[in-house]
Amino acid sequence: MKIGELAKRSGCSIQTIRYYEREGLLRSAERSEGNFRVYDQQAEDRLMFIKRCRNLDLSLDEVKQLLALSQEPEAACGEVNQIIDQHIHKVEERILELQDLHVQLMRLRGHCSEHLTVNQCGIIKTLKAQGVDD
Amino acid sequence: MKIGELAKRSGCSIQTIRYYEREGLLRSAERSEGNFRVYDQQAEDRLMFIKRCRNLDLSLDEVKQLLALSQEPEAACGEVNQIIDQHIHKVEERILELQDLHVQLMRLRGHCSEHLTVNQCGIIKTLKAQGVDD
DNA sequence: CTTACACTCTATAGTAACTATAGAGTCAAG
DNA sequence: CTTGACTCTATAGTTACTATAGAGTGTAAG
Repeated sequence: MKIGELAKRSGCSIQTIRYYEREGLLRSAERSEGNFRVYDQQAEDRLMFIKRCRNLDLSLDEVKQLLALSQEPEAACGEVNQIIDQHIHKVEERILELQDLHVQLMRLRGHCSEHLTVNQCGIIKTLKAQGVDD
Repeated sequence: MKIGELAKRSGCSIQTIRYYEREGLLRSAERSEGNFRVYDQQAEDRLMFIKRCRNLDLSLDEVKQLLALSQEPEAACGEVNQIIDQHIHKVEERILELQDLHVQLMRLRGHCSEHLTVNQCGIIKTLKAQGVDD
């Protein structure tokens, strides 16, 4: 199949597929006589692997590592677990950060009762000065 | 004061300050005879305003809007509220996304009991194929 | 005076993971 | 033989910085 069909089947854009090739996540595709990329089932599988990883918010670098590991069937899978564990940790930390941020934003939001002028707005006041915090 | 001192006082890097100037968030600073940027208290205040906004994860574009609004003391502050509300909404959505992601990652993690080969690893298996999900 | 050193300047490139565009070539159908 | 859909490469843009090179400024000590 050509790149357009692969794009449709995978849900990745054509540019993304070419980008993955440039970045070494996908192997350089075979070319047709007219220099079009030609893909087989294996290529589609590999792309879907990448896509599932991306849906989990793994970085392309992490995906690259997972792809490399998946090519070594007899290796221990401790590294795989490590990558996932680290990623889980990052996600957890980000959630905590955002929850903290949310508290701050809600407090800030509470400083303005709306329908005021900018001059009176508690939000602007708070952003303008430290110590006018509550 | 010169840019180095402003950087220290504000906790922003020198490059970041120059970047904010280029992007129009800070006004073009006065220059000394030797062409060094010279800052006053007002500039520091404005930079701190930006910094507080960035700590709340507001985008530079949103910060720009807030700065513009803060220059119009008599305007209604509805727009200010709107910017904050939208931002709160984005944060809430992102938290939900990440929580969902976390569930998925924990489920994925549960597929491998560690100390296996890559070949047997439930994580790799799951990433390789749809429908081997639970 | 000069030399060392800390500081500043501009311009440019790099980061992550794409997305978008221009300009050219390929291919099948009418 | 031309139209239209598809593909190609190369390049620039996105966000909010960070890092670098190469040059100039300012000051203090020798």
